[in-house]
Amino acid sequence: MFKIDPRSSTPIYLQIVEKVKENILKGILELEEKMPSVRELAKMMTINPNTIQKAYAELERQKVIVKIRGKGTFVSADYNGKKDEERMKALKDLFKKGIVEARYLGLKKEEVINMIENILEELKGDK
Amino acid sequence: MFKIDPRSSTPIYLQIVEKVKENILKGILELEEKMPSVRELAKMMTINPNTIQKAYAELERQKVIVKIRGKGTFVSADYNGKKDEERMKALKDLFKKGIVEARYLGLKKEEVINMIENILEELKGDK
DNA sequence: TTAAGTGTACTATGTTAAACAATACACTTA
DNA sequence: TAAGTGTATTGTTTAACATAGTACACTTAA
Repeated sequence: MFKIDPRSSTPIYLQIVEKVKENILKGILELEEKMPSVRELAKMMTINPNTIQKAYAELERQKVIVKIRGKGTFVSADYNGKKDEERMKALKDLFKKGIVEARYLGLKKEEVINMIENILEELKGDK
Repeated sequence: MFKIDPRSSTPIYLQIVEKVKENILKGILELEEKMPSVRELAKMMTINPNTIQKAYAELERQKVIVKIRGKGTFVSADYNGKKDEERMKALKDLFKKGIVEARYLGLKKEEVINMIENILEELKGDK
């Protein structure tokens, strides 16, 4: 279902969170679509159900998915466009980290912008 | 010396690594300049010397600084522009994560590009 | 009504990284 | 020689992560 890097320092459950959000933007996961159940996804990925649950909990906290007890988990119909201050600050920090690294890798401004635009394209279609 | 967020999930030593690289790019730390000693910086930041040492070790591994036993630690004269494959991949993943988050925050393509350009400007001068 | 499948909650265990603490050693310089 | 460098080692504590196992309330379909 989702490719996980077990050697990564970012926890499995957060890797899942990222992949889900990415796939929704790409259209691979449709809005309102039913997600695999906790146990099902755990079996598919050979990962502990508790870890999946933690990922789903975080995704619900971010309003990316909606969980309905007894029925299942669904991709949230609308992602809210609130420009949360804290998250904006965190986003800027993340980009800054990336740009510092880019400079140390010898990338020029245009190359950075190019990379960003490529990723923006990737996330457009793909359905 | 460097502002650290103790509540952040990224380890202190990595926060220091980022800040040092950022300050070098900004010109706040000059090339060839002598860095504070491990013990000195530890005292300034009220942080364990081992943590500083870990940060310096990582910075040296990245060839950002050079350490000379008995003399001190210095900002490396040249940052190498090798486009290391692994680091490039990691960089792209980092940016992707940021862009996914940006989309969920309701930012449009132009707004993302703007944010990137602002950060690039920040890192230009500042000396 | 029942059985199977949902999300949820809880306790427990092992692993790992991070941070701290304390000490000692080799080297350089004043 | 003394003070200041980086370096190395050992140990302890804490917290996050992932796993394991069990149990409960709810929904749906047979």
